[in-house]
Amino acid sequence: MQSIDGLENEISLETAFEATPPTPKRQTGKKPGRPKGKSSDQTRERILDAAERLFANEGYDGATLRDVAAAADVQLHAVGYHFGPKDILFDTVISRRSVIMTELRMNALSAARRAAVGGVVPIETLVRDYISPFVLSAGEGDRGWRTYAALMGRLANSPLGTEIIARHYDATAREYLKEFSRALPDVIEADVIEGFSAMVAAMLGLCADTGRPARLGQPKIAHRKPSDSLETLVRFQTAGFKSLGNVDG
Amino acid sequence: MQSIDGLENEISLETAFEATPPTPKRQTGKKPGRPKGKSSDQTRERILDAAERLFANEGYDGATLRDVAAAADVQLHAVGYHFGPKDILFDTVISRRSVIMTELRMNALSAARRAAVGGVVPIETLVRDYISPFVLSAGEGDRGWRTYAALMGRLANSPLGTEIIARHYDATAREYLKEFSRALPDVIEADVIEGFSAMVAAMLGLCADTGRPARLGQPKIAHRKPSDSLETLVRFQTAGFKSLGNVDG
DNA sequence: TATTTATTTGTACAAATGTATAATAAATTT
DNA sequence: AAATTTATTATACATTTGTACAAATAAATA
Repeated sequence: MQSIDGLENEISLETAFEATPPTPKRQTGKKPGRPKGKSSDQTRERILDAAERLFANEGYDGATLRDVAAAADVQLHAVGYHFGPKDILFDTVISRRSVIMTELRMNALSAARRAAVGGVVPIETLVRDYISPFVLSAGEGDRGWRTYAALMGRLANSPLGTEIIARHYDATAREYLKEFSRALPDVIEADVIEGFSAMVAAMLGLCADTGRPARLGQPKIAHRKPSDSLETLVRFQTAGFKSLGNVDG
Repeated sequence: MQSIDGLENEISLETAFEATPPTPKRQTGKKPGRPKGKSSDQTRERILDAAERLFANEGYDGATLRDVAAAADVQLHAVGYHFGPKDILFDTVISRRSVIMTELRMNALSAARRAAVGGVVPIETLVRDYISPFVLSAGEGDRGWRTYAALMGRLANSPLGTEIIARHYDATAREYLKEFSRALPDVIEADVIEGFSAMVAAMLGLCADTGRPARLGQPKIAHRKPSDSLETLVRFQTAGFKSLGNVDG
């Protein structure tokens, strides 16, 4: 099997095939194989955190799996191993927090419905219950929620984002829309939906925290407390909804 | 990428192995060199139109220069020849229409200032003058304006978009903000800016035309006339601004 | 204890991508 | 008329990128 043709050994197929094995560069600190103590859940969370941040900052195409792996301090293949293709990773990033957000909103809506007098939930309550879980999570929650809010804002008007949002958030939106229509019986559905869309857009724009408001204002403006922004937003959007009723507003 | 002539296209082993240098495949229909009649302005516009559409649909990183070239029916290098690197092409796409939008808005503001009684422009006028050029261009203009609106909506909450918007739209925004503050003297600047941001976000969300409103409503909902959407938006945002004044709204 | 599974490191690769170079020919200028 | 500029076709290339494969080893299971 082994031919003895001295010189050609340098570039023979044989060397080409077995050159890699002899390099035992295993002395690079970390060793392969299953690590000793930690469970893989921690690795998964680290990858999701890194992906969330990179997708928010660079976009779906701008964030590479290598960036994600490096930011999570794992090898490239760990990403694919845990989450499969890139689009699945992306969807996992979204759904990790969308389930929490959906539960908060639906719980608030259930409570509001129980407390409603005459079967009608006040508009301000609807606005607040939909907006505040997101705004407060983005404003006072941990850094992960802030990043998630930026990512959702970024997704808002893109085709990919529209598809993802539909899958994760449309069901809740429809429940709230039912109540809005009940509270605004003389407003056509198209207007209610347009108001709801305006509210969501403003909410996302606020939480995306792009820095534009600070840039448009006087330099001395300090960073606002999230609760102040929330109250302003609630008042603004509530008044907007109410104005849809009377034609001679 | 593939030439549309027939015969010489088949890849023989010969061509695969050694033929690439000597192949003078200049028989592919179009000939190199400066074309006969048309001016290059038409080519530039075609490239900008294609880039606008692809950036809107795929995003900055998702749209490739090859996609742009193919959509504009030009060779790859024509893109780089006319616009240089990718980021310059992107900025050119934005500025082509931002100068028009800015002029429309500033002209409207000048007229409103001249017509103002007591030096104060009504809030509804400010809202309408800022919003309507964009909404009407996106709704009733040619397809290019619709695409541009989708692109701007997509940019709204991204870091790249924030930088671009700052460069092309912040000056006008500041002029309008001055008037808003004058019309709302008892509202703190941070709230005025938050309201303005909400208005812009709603405007972009409406014009991005993602299809979400249609999906959230009853299937029978027909496509709205842009003028109807505009009136609803103006009323909604105007009421929002006005609500910022009285604390007991 | 032996075998299998889970999770990691390390490497490879084909396709895609931004950019650059060469060649060519019409238009413009000198 | 000659030289230069302009605008195009055609090709090349070094990186980047998503995905896959191979090897290694701790944990789990039989």
